[in-house]
Amino acid sequence: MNDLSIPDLSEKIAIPLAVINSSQRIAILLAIGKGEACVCHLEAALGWRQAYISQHLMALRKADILQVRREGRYVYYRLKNASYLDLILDSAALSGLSTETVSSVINTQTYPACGCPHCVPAVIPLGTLHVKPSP
Amino acid sequence: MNDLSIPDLSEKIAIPLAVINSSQRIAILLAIGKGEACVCHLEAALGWRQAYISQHLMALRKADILQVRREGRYVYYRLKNASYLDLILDSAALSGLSTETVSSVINTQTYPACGCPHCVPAVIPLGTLHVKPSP
DNA sequence: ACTATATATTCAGGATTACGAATATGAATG
DNA sequence: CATTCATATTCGTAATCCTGAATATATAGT
Repeated sequence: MNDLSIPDLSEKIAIPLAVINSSQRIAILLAIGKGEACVCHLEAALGWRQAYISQHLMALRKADILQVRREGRYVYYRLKNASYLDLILDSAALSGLSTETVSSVINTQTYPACGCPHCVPAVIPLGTLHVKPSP
Repeated sequence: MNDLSIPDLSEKIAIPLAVINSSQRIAILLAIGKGEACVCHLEAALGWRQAYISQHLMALRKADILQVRREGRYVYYRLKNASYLDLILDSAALSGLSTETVSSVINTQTYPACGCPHCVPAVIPLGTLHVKPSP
């Protein structure tokens, strides 16, 4: 029985909350959801500059809550622990947002504006089909 | 169906998290727990200066997550919504603390060092009992 | 090797926040 | 009504964080 004082305990408790405490970081975690996302995907989903997103990703990686996987030139991010989404959902509930509203956004899978293999899995450019080229 | 963008949603979600995101505020909420606490109680429980505690209480009140009740010279604080404790427990779990560890601290009720009527409900000073005074 | 694309890093200014010191308010008690 | 005890507020500064600009790295294709 480790008799921690309330302030000591609270300091530990605050760590995960501190990482999440930023609407930008929450947005990134929601956009990643339970799946994977590359940076270009996040650019499309959030409408932010790439460098800006990378900075936040760096913070999340530093806090050890994201897993990174490289595949060719793409880098895919995934939550190490899906419980962070629960934390976010709890907070959403406290600000009066229904779980539905939030999870509908979590489940967004593909973005036409994102060109990564995940979003455009098997696009066959029209030109490569044997169609008569317009003159 | 209000089609909020992820960034817009996230901004709303971040509000409760922002209030909680401070080990000091977490400590105060834990010390209050599901019951009530006066400032002197929090002083005893946390070992901080009174003015410092009051500042944080002000922030929590401003964020509308605390209820205030005056009783004589004492002011008692109570959580408006106990779900904030759930949020804290979730975060505790994410940093590897058992729910038990945390809730054992939440339930702390009285502090000998705190002189408020809640902590020392019915102390009868020895001198007032009709006992022969020592010479 | 050179180029293009995807992602990462560094840095600096501005805004926000934490915390302490000092002080004010407000209720109760003599 | 003056004093005491409980709590609240104001203010200044140091520290932190957000965010943008510029730039670097790393991989793929030519």
